[in-house]
Amino acid sequence: MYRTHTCGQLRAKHVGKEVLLSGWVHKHRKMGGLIFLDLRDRFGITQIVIDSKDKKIADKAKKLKYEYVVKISGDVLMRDKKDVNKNLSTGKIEVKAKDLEILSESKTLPFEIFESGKNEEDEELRLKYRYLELRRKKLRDTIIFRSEVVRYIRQYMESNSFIDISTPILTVSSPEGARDYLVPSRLHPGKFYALPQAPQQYKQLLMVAGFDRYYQIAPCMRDEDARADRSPGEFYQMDCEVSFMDQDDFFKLMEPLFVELTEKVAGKKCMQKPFPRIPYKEAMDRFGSDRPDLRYDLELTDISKWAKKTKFNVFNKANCIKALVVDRGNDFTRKIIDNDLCDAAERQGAKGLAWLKYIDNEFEGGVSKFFTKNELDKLRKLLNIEDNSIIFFAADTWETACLSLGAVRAAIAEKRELPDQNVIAWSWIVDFPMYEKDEDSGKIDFSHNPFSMPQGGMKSLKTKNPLDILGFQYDIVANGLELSSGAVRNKDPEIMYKAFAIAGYTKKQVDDKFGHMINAFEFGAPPHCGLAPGIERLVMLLSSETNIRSVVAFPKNQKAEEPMMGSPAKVDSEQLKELGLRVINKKSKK
RNA sequence: GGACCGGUAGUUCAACUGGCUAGAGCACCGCCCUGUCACGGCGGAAGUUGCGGGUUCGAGCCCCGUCCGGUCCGCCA
Repeated sequence: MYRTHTCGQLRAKHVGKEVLLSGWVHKHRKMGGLIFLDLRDRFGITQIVIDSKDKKIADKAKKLKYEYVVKISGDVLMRDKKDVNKNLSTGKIEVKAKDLEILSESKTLPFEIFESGKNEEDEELRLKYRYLELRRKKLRDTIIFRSEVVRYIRQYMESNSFIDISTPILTVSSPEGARDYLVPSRLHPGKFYALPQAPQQYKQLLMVAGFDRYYQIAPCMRDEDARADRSPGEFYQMDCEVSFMDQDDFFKLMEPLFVELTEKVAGKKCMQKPFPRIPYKEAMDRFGSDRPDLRYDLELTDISKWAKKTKFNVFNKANCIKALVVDRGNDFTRKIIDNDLCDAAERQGAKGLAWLKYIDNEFEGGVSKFFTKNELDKLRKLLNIEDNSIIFFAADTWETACLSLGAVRAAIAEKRELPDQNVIAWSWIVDFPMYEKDEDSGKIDFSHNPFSMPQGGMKSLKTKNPLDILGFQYDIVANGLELSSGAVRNKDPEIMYKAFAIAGYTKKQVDDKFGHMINAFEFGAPPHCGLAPGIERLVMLLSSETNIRSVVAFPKNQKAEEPMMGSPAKVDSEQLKELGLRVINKKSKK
């Protein structure tokens, strides 16, 4: 027997009991006559006292080092009032050791387990010894929190009659979307499975099969590069799909889940209920992003009309000119504008960031000299500029103007710490355009999911300019994070062929790629729609983490390597031979 | 594929404008300590400053190259 209680369990009511505890030596304080141990497991810490006069255990106790695993039997004692540790849930008691057994020793650690300060070790080191970092309270609590989030999701979905169905892991490579991870087939040399990027097609086929409401905590694999909020390689989605619901019905069904996760599981506040629904174009126009952070204002204004009338060359040449007015303009030094804000704008494709200030009722600095007094006066009225303001301008295509000034908006908010960490501002971004034009080739292509139902159906496809056609396509967004895309699916083969034709696909090409889907839709396909929020992003949002790796137990680094196990790795030639594969040196190929 | 930032004992950091025998906390080793809880005290060991080259009387610091890591762009329907 190893334990009667966990290290986080004992309280005043246990005083007088004889207990058995096992755990790790979190800290030791060897005082000569007395030895204190902080014994730790995932439930907490209990202080053990050892009397050095007790020869039987004192010799063993003196050998103890950090992270040894020990089993201790002893009596639960009440601590003196002055000795109570208020930081520990077990702080009113301690265990006086009667016997001690070392179950496992530990080498000197590459880093310490108890968090002593703000300093973080190099991430590569922490990933290599991830099992040690997982012993730390902060990471352990996040991983436990993730488990609570997933448990709550399952309860919610099950109680709303969703059925959990596992879809294949070994599936087929899909032409559009992300780069696939391929798995060679031994029985079919030269052929490959692909790991699913998402169970998109399977879940639609489940709707055709009549499973009405499906969900799954689904692993998704994509061979794309990492970001702070995007795992390289693999991640999980709460994938779901429902039949016989339109977009509004579906939002009403799903919204309470996100509200409850926010309020009950994370203990945070929802900014607005029900969640606002913002058309894509409006989100871009007002906030300069299709995933705006709505916890603060700072809205953009279109001033193209005013700008075109001025003689300022930069404004005259651009399609669209947007402005952002920010108070306390004196806060913005040249250094902040040039380094931080201009950078943010340029990263979104802007060629620069124009600005001017309105201080002591005078326009000054930046581009102010390019405008007449009269023009500036009109601008002041147009934008309602108050004293001590700074005005930023973006002049470019509509999209670049919005996105670059949106990036400036976000950078200012971050600098001023405007977002409230205890609030989650959820919203649905709706009415995404079906198509977009590639700026270089001029080709029309799907802007998002080709399986979405166009608004207005066949009539829109036949009569409208493709770039004006909106889809029943939506994102759920919170605090500037895109949790998921979703859509009402296109289940009508005729509309599907037409939608693909607009993007330049022939009927044969569609049949070759998606014939199985079209086939299925010809046997009675119910109207259906769905959503697939990323679990990692959801947990990040709910726990205010900013790096996706801190909510994953064994994450991959930016190069999609896992330093602890050493993946990816070479395989021996026998394995390759069996699969009919040969590795070609990439450099010598040239 | 591209841009930017970083790399100094096991670890977290320091070392001003190029002057150094590269320091400090924690961890590690030894001794002392009966109420600690970031215990304390005394002593000790620990470094090819990522790697290679250059400039210089002298390089952790400047220059060139390279490797590694991170952030961002491309990419991710």
